[in-house]
Amino acid sequence: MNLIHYKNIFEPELLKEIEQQGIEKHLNAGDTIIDYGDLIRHIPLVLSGSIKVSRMNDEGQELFLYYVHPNESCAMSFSCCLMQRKSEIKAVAEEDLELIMIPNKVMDEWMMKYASWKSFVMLTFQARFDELLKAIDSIAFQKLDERLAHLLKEKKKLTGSSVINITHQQIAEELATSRVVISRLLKQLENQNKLLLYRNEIKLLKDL
DNA sequence: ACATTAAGTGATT
DNA sequence: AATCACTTAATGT
Repeated sequence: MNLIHYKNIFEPELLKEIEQQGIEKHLNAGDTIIDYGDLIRHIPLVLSGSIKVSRMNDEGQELFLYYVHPNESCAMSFSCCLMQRKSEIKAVAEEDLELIMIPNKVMDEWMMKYASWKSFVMLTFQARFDELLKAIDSIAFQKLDERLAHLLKEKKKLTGSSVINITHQQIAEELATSRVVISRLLKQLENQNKLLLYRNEIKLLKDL
């Protein structure tokens, strides 16, 4: 079990427990980890790769919420686990994934037993909360250009490459807007020398 | 060469 | 920012 990411956050005894109780899993890009209505029995700790978390609105449209990167866990899974609620989100492997599944009963125990676990949970919540606040800001003030820039940076971080293979249509769906709008915003960014546009491909330049 | 799909653009609300 | 209607460009068969 490759726990290097967590070596500095968790105390040694907790790391040992993770080795014992955690179930290591490998998933391929595109695999669904959790679907709407699923009961959450485990907390995922991401070792490598990343998870895309999204939610469905009333019209059945999917809305992207956030990514879970290595060194992180999913805030929704904490709350669902603690409250014994069904999942309101869907989690899909964005890339090939290595993760450790922590059964929810031990997670309860650890909350009491390990200070480092508790603060990890709190930090996960805090980070997500901050992000949601920012997201609400940009939606409320209709700054679609900011949301687009954010998405592109995220994709870059995710793939480790400044070349992104995606169509304008796909971006539009992720941001719940129309293709025309995305095309125009991208064109603007291109004119500002922040990226280059090709068919099915966007190349990010350094100063985005 | 033709059809299909992605992307660009002006006008309108 | 969204929608329409249309054009242009790239790609597959």
